[in-house]
Amino acid sequence: MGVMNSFKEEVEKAVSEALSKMGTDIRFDVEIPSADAADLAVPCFILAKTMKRSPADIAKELSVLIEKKGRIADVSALNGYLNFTMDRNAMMSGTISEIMEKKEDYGCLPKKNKKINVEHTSTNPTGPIHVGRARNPIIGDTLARCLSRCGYDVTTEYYVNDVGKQVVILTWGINNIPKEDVEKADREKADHAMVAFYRLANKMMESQPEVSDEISSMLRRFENGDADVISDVRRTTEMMLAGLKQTLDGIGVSLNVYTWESRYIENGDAKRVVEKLKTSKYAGNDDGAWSLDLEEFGVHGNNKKFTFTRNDGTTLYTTRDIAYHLDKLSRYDRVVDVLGEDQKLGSKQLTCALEILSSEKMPEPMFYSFVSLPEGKMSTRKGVVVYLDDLIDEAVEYAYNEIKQRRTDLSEERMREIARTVGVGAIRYNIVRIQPEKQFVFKWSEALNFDGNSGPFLQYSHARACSILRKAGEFKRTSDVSKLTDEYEVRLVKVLSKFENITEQAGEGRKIHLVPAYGHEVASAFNQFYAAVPVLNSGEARDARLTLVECTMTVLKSILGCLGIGAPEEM
RNA sequence: GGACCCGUAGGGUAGAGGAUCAUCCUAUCGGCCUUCGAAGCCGAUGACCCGGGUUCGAAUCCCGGCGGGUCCGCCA
Repeated sequence: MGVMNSFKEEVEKAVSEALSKMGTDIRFDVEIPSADAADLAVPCFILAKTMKRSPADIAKELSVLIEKKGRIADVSALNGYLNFTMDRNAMMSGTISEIMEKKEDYGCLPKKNKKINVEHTSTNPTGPIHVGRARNPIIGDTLARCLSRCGYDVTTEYYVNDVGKQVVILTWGINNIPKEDVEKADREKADHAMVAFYRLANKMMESQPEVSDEISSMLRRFENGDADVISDVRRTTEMMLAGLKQTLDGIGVSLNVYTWESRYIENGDAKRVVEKLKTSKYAGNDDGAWSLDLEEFGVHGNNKKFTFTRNDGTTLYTTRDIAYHLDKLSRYDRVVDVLGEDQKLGSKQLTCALEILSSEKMPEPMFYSFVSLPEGKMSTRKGVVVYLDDLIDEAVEYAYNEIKQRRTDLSEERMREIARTVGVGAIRYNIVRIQPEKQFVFKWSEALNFDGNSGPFLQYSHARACSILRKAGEFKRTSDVSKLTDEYEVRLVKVLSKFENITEQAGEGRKIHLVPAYGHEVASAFNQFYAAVPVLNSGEARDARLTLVECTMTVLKSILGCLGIGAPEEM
């Protein structure tokens, strides 16, 4: 347990003992105060009502009853709060020795022996990933990393939609359109090369009835289980997916499991779901098409009708999604779906269906709002689009130029390597710093921001710490903090001590945007310390300060790791 | 028409009942490189969409507007 958490327990114990002396066992909160007045605080407002006394009074009496002992260095009452200050020496040496001991595992929670699955990205394999969709892999991958630090065994999973009209159109285009007819793609990558066929096939389908007929017949054969068509579609989907994987790899995202939608048709799971749902009391039939009435589940209006078969008995995407989720839920203790906000209703309906099928576990959805461009909504068709591949190239190029301006001592190869790390860091940070539910307007100036609240800011601070340590050579690591008396040193250590709390909130509380914010806080506190206090030429304090620099470097490295961002030792 | 989400300085963003400073970044203005990396540090300016209500106390909760996003297929 972290130093701060064990101090919290100590405070809780002291307060409840004092309260029982006052003749009550009322519940209370212990919080980290927003004001800088204390390390922990107990707001006495909620106690006031039942105790029928003023908050200030209660705080005052408690502050007298509680002894200053152990790590409690000070208790005081102010404005209805009971404030606690932790013994500075205990806080600082506790934090530093814990970081030295655990290294990059510092800030992690104990192993839970629980398997959790994070499904993310799952974008339709019909074209390249654009910035509008990039939020999904970045949020999903970051959440997975946070959960892993929270002690879960994490698996990431991509659900590949290789069933349905879209992929059939793509396949028809690849098989029937001559290469010469298609606009040449800007890139050699499979996804960029193939999407041109998809676009043209869509156009031809609209204007040429015979094409439309061909595609319809292909779709029918697909749904009747025609092995040739299915394997054809599977092949094109795999080619496309290979391109998408390359892009994801470019931003440091790789998934553990790829599950193909067609599997649930092949193995009969989807059919079994249909049969079971038909027997439920919520099921009804219109002209052969089956649906559920979800009125009782709080779904109203047009939304309450949830259709799960066509009138020819074939399954729908949503039906297969139920089968998929039953499968996933059987494989893991917990299941998280990272979804665009357009999936909210679908997700609700899925939950209802699972309840009807008396599933014990439910998927936990995490929604994000869409990214648009200053010109408006992103649309591949209208050409209002920024591809993730282009964003990566731009960011890496921009980073390269920044490095070239500053460094003359690095090899071309090394500069390219660092540029990649810095450019990708800027992209990931820029996206994950914003609460997922907020709308996001993509701006180049923000995506390529390397100052202040940015990925490169954290990387820079990390590189700076590494540089100091390089110059220092050997030194004696110590948790003796008696030499660390400067206010910037105290503040820096205090910031470092919060890591475990942040990890928990980010993972369990699904607030991953706290991680970049915390990273900025650490880097900022370090830079202030750096500006105010000499390290290498600091006489007796040298070892203690170098130890602090090393601890900060370790924490920054962990935070960057949690964000899926590289931690360069120079840049 | 119905449902859900979001409105915080010029731009972005944190805070999700509480402490006479509402966080941080950016932009703007002014300082700091012959000490360890200036992608940095210090200072200044500037904000809770509107109207009601609940409360000792509201940026935060409730109701009603206004503005933006999303959904309401026998599509995926």
